[in-house]
Amino acid sequence: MNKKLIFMGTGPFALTALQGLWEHLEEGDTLAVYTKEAKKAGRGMKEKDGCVALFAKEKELPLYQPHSLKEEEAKAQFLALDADLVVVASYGLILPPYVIHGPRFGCVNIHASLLPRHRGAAPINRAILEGDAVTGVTIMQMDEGLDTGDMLKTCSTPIGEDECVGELFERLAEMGRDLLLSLLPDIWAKRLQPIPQDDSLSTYAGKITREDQELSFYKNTKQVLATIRGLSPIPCALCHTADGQLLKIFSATAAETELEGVPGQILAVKPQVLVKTVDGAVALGLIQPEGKGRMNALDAVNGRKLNLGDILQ
RNA sequence: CGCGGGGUAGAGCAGUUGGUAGCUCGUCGGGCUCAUAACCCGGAGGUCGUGUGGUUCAAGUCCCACCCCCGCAA
Repeated sequence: MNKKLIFMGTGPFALTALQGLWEHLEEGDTLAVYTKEAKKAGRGMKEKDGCVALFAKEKELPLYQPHSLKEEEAKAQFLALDADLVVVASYGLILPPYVIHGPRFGCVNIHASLLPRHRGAAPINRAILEGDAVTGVTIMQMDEGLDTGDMLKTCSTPIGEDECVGELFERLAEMGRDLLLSLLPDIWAKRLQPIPQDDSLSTYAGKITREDQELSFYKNTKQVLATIRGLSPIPCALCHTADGQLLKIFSATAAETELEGVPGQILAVKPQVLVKTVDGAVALGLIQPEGKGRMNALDAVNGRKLNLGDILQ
């Protein structure tokens, strides 16, 4: 039986899954791709294709980028594809009922958390930000709610002590891809036992806001480090130097010190740049002053971007 | 034509009203020290993003064009 697949996704997490799907496409199967429309972005505000769109174009897959799936035109287009299964991975658009219930095998979603924990847009960041020891990916049969569908299978992984979201993101993307591919035969055979989510245990992992990015040193070392790791390298933790310049912080480690100061104060610059927290200090690793490239904290000191005694906030 | 910062020794920066380049760190050599990531002395290392461009007696420093990097905002 030839199958008609549709993939819906946007961004690197989705791309990993799409690549896997494409590579394992069986003879005769078709694969169409939906991704968010190219939007004006970046310096100069030029329209730029996302990585999923680029991949689809490169492989000459049918590509659809509706502004919204709720429009009649998008609906007609979708129905005309007569899909057997829709695979969704961080698409970014709400799926109307006709999409969810239209395909013969419905829509399955790859979600980067162990549902029902961290439903929503930023599950990977939130898992680290909240100090979770374990996270994972879930393949679920979508329903009309936000990440509330029945789970088909999960796969978990421990979060490393020093792991930042960049590393975890990549790992989960691969796990999600592999889990989906391994499940595909069972999905076609309808052999899977859907497991309802326990709504009472659900948490919501909302999109990372600017406020989430603001780093406060009026927290303990563990929380400060979790914030930095949970946001690095994208979108990254932010604070401000003594002269009000934006300072991005990509990495830091816990440090022991006897020096005293107010939270955020630079206690030492040699051999490490130590910043006071509520219960200790952190040694800054890779940072980036406004308008500059990424550099080691010590380089920033040499270039006088940071000075002993300055207070970061 | 969204707003803005920047491209100067291996790294991070300074260079005022134009007169062929300095600082911190690193690096190499030497010294001090029980010792050192500390201190002292000395050295190497730069066609100042590109244009065999313009202005000038003279440009890193002014003008023009182009390339590249980055912050904001979306």
